[in-house]
Amino acid sequence: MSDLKRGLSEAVAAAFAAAGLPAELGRVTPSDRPDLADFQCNGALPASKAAKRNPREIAEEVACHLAGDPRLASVEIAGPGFINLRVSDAALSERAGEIAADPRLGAEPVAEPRRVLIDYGGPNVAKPMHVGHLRSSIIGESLKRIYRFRGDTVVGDAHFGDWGYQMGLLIGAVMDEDADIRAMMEDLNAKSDITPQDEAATFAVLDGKITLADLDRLYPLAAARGKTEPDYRDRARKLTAELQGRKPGYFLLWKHFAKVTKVALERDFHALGVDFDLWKGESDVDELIEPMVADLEAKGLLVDDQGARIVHVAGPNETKKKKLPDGTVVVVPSPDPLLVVSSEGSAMYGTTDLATILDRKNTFDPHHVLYAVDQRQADHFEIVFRAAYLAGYAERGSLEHVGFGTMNGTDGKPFKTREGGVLKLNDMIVMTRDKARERLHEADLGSELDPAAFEDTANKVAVAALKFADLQNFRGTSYVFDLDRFSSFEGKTGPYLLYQAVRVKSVLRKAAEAGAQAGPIIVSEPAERDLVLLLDAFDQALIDAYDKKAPNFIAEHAYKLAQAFSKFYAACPILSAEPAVKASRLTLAQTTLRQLEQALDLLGISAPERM
RNA sequence: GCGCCCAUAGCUCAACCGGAUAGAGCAUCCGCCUUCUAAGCGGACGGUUGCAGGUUCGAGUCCUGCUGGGCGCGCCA
Repeated sequence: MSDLKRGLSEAVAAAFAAAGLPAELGRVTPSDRPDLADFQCNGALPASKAAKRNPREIAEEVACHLAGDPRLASVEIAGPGFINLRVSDAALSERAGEIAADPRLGAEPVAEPRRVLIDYGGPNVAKPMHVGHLRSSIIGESLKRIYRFRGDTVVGDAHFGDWGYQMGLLIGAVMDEDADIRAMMEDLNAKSDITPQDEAATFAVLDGKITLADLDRLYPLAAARGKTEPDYRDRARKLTAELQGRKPGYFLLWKHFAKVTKVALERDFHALGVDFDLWKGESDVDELIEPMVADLEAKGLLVDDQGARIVHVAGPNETKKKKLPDGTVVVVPSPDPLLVVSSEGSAMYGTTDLATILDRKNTFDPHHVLYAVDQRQADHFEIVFRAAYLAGYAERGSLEHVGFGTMNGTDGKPFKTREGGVLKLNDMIVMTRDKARERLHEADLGSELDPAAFEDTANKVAVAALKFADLQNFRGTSYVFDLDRFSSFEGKTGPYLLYQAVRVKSVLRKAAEAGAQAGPIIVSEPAERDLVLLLDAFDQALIDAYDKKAPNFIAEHAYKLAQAFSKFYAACPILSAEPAVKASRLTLAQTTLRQLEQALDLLGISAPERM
């Protein structure tokens, strides 16, 4: 079973071949001119160049070979040599029936399923998630669902940033602020063995003293001091190295940081309908780092440089000019080398990333790893990937950075609240939910629902608004985050999609109450034709989204499908139609709903029963 | 200084190996609820695709240069 586009491509390819021309010219696409055709093939234009013949003449010849195809209502040549195809109502009816009977709603699985790992590029421990984290969560989640739906085995890993310099900064800041904790740390660090009782006692104290709000308050101050005060920075680096060396007190303090952070993260992710298969972090590969460094050394990749140890990843002819602080310009390798061990002996961001690649090879052994991380880290990933390939930790080309743009405010600059701070993700979710309730009341929707169901609907509307606003944009470009616009709920929005889904559900409920039976789909009206053509286009949207790692193709399809349904809904009465037509339209409505909900699910959005 | 990305309607965004008349939503204006949920549907208005060249039968799409904007450039992650 294949979609109309693919089926027709095969027929047109055969027609090109029959005319003595390359079969690959027979590629059929949806028509740019719906007034003239359903599908088109432009192959005669490039063919004319190679064959040195008039393109219209070629198109005519190809059209002759297509003449007997029962699926085609018409084949016409237009313009310089476009082959315009119109599909017969019978063929559309048949295809609609196939989709209706298909649990996968007309979407083909991949030929060879792969093991794919999606790295969400980690929120950092000790920092609450802010709007900037929205994108990696929802893009990563959507990609995971898209890949899974096409048949791959997919694992999503949160990959927390929990093992670097920021932990050293925080340990120092907390001890500076609280002398009791400092004393406790010194006491614990002096011990050679930590008992479970020590651990429990330590956590009992820390639980009452250090909250996420404290960490959130201390971290920016510490980070700022680290930038301007070399002594402060050096101490933080030393503390980082000591933490990584498992100094007992610091290690327990770090565990506490991780714990309070995770509670908040789980709440935020849960509210967004995002879940991870693995809650791993940088710290999980800590014990792999030492043997990995030894391995890199044994492979001759590791070299000393200014007290640090690095891996050169640039090829022999890859250089760039670089201006030194003193103004002289030198030629250096490009990309920059990977810094593996700092002069303090600490593992760096790239070190843990590299070790994580090795860890995944040893455990999940993925064919493909996608990093759903901000575009700004493109250079970093290029360096890490090259190092991984050089060291043999991953198959060349198997690692891919799926970068996305930043989320800006209406002023075009990175998003900030009115007070100039970062908007916490949780606050944003709460705001959007409030807005959803307000809008539901305004439109007098959901008034018959009980409070719990109403709350559930408001939450679904809020999540749909946020996610669709993000996912309708191509991930690579930055976009403007405008809460007022997103929560207006009109036009091309998540709530519009939910509204259409709910309308279908309502009709189907009424049909069931009246005992109406669904039956074979018989396409005749223009609105029915358009709806079936869209149902048929699902597979291509899925392929585009999969190949380009771009959920916006699914978002676009879902929107067009909802729109086509809304037109069908306005033009073609269902319940009042005569029995055969009613049966057909019920199946069509049912199938549309199923595909729409499937597409929404791939975006991480779910529709309520009523609103 | 070097490198990467971006520039499309008043605003926010699309556009399938280069193809016909560059599409949506918002905003503005007009029309449609005694019929299945009007958060809807129909229509109008809105464009020299940043600028200048080039390749091509054909360029928003490819190449070169320029202008404007964003981001990155080993001991943060």
